[in-house]
Amino acid sequence: MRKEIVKVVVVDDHPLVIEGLKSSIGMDETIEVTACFENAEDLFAHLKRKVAHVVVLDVNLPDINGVEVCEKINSKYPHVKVLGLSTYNDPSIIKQMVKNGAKGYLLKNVSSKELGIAIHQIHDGLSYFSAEIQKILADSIFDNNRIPKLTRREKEILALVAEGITTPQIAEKLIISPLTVETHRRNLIQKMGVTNAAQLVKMAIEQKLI
Amino acid sequence: MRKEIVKVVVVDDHPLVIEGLKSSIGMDETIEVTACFENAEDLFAHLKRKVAHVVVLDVNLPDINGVEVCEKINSKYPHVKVLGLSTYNDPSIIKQMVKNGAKGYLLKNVSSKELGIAIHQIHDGLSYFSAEIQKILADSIFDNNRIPKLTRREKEILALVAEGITTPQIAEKLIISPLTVETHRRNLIQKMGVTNAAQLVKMAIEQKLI
DNA sequence: TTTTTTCTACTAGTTTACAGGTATTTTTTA
DNA sequence: TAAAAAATACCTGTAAACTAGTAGAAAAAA
Repeated sequence: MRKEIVKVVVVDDHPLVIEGLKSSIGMDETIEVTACFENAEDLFAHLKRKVAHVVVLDVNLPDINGVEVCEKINSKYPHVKVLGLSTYNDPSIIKQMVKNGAKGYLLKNVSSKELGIAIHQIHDGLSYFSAEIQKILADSIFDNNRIPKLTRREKEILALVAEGITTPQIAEKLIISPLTVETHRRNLIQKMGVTNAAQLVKMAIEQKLI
Repeated sequence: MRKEIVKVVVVDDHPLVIEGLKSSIGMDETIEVTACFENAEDLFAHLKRKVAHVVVLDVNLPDINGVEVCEKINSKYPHVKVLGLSTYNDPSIIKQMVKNGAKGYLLKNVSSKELGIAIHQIHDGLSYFSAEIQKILADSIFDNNRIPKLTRREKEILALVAEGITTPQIAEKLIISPLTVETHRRNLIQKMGVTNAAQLVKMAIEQKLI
């Protein structure tokens, strides 16, 4: 007995990539692209009315965060599997996607063949992560332990430090004592494992904290 | 009389995008995708032997800088027009591409229709920049005047400052007087129009100086 | 070859940052 | 509600950063 045809919905803001996905997936006769959308709103309107097995979801949508879309699909339509797709290999986003119910993840440099395999696999209830993604996730385990959790206030101060505002000025702005600002500053430097404000700002930008 | 068929070569490291381009361009019967490559090397091997009118070039290639590829195409094969393509709208890269002979530039969220228009237009010896790109270039004119020119030494010191290295340490490293480092530091802060090292680092990263 | 820029170095003074503590109050979470 | 985490604040001292000048030597450009 032949497998049922897998109904795939594609969400990507790049028409070129949609075309590419349609063309690539179209090679496999057991997969059918039933709809394509350039934004999340249209996707949900579609899911309300039509059956879909797999959503191929670009994480970098312009209007809404891909992770949120993923979470919403997962809570509202738990039977619909999400296959994440993005250009860049940002470990934190990949991890967030997985946390929010993505069953698989690929980079856009994926081949047609691997794409087909991934779709079938997650449709079968398994998960699929390309070799690259697996490596990224594995590597990030080590770094992850070092990713410091900053408090709200610390993030606030960090942003102001990056603006080049001095401790007395920050204190004035937040209506707290300069001594308090210094304490936050010190904690930030310690948490981030750096030695001064310059490096702190660099790290913060690298970690996308500001 | 009908126009000749435009021979297009596509260079992109994402098979998905290549598929998308082939599929999109394929809709227009007056354009033919004669070859696709995932790296620059294969492209030049092809250009040596075959005729091509337009190269659709992804700027973010993994092996080599897109700007360099553009420059090389332009100097070796001046009759071949380059149409730049990228996901993100980085003004400096777009400008560099134009400087190095790109006849047009599009973002990857381009529609099939616009893509066709762009290819025909640059094949006819005109240039083509999507509305988005034009806006980006226009906006960057103002900023451009403010981009300070740093000397070699200043850039060197800037990088070290961003590493969190202190003035005395930098002096030791470069075997110059700490007073000299201080002077460079001062000039950097003045040139960049900032008030301290933290802001300097932030600006430097934003301006992609480090 | 002159001119300009860049790199170098100095003096002197003020401000800010950073390190190492401690400790109270408030808010969150278990 | 009790315990933990976060935000607040203070003290002391040193090191570094920033401000504001000046200026000679070397390298690059006109």
